[in-house]
Amino acid sequence: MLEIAFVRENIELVKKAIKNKGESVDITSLLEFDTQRRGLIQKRDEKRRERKEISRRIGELKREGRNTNAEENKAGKIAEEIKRIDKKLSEIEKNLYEILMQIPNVPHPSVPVKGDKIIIREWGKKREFDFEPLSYLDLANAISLLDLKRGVKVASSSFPSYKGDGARLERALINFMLDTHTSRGYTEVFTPFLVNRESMFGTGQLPKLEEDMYRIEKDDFFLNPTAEVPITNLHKNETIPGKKLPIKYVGYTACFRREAGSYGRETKGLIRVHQFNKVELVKFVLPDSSYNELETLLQDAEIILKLLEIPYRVKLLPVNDMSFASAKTYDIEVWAPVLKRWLEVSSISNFEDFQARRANIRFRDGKISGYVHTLNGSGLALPRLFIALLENYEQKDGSVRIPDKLVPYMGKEMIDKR
RNA sequence: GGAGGGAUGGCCGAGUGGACGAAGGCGCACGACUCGAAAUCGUGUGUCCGAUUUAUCGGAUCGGGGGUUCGAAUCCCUCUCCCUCCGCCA
Repeated sequence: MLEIAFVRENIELVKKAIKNKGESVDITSLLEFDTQRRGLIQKRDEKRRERKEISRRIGELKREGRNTNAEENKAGKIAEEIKRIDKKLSEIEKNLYEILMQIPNVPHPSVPVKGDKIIIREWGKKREFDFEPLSYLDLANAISLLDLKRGVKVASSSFPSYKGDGARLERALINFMLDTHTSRGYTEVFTPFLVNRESMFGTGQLPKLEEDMYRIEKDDFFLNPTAEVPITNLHKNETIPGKKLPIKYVGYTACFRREAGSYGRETKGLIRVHQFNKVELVKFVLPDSSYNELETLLQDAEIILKLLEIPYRVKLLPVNDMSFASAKTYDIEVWAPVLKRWLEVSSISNFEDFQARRANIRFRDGKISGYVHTLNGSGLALPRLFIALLENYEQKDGSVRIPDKLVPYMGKEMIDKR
């Protein structure tokens, strides 16, 4: 959420952000409501002041045992007027906030408006095969790492089920990533998989993306779509002492997405699924430092791929590809050499104070106070990492070599052909 | 699931219709004292909204929302959360 005063004072900037992010918001009405609101507040506060004064006098007179009918009459009329203004005001405010909520975050000046994504860097060497390689899916089927058909029986399609060394590899990757990040200064958290409406609102998934979320109607809970939601909301409605910042969390969660509107795309295999695992990095930082923290957050996610020796590239997203709440976003994509595709495994964003204002997360640093800046990024999402690992490490004989750094977690150096 | 008790400033805690934005204490900041520190004494100490000549002024704020009243921390309704006991339970 942006501040109404900011919108008022930066109309052109805000309009540009709305347009470039592909949103449509009625700014004219917003500004009209804003003017009306401020006028009504002034009127109401003046009336309240009058009432306060008379009520105080009534108290004094009563203590002296004197009649107060005339004063009570007058105060009653003022009270009625206040009630009338209040009613009008709350209508206006409701309208105003409804529109204000629809305004996306304003991008950082360094972000290009649209066009091709800018490739910041590419790491590692794309693999060339001297044999006929299997795609990750054929390979996983051949050596029974996945049991997608039976997963369908349990839930529905795109709820993958892992098996044997596949299940073990998934678990090994999660533990490897958690350990790597905690050894580099992140505090591990393990949070609920269900989140309430307020939390979804706080990080900006609602109201826009409600259709993409699984919802438990009876209790009005949502299934966690990304650990960004539970982890960021850990500090909802808090004022954090400046000396405790930055706060850096890493957490594993299962993630659930309905992927409404993407039927028929990527329905096979692991590329787009309704349930997946993810290790997430979340930072709460002082406003001054958030763009430096974005760069180090990116590096912290990249380190996983360097350690696993999987080629990847980093892209800066243009405004039209950025999420609603983000001010600047990098994507990390891994190279799947058999599919011959880049697959997104992480999206790393600085939200500045956009989420903090919604979730009411402040800081106080001596005399300076304000909203913290929040950042997050996957570190990393599992399914596509799983794909890239298989394709980058499959052997001619149909076995899969385990990357050196992952061996202690996997407990073996090879997943053998069966 | 049943019964009862709670929620007050950064923290603890008093306050059952008017002089209460809220006693007292702790903490914190500044000052005095001191060679320095501790102790002591003094002063100050939140947040939000609006106006502004940006020094200030007005309003709101006692878990959230609604109501009664000229006037609510205080009375009523409702929701949320916490605690205690009972029941159930991996």
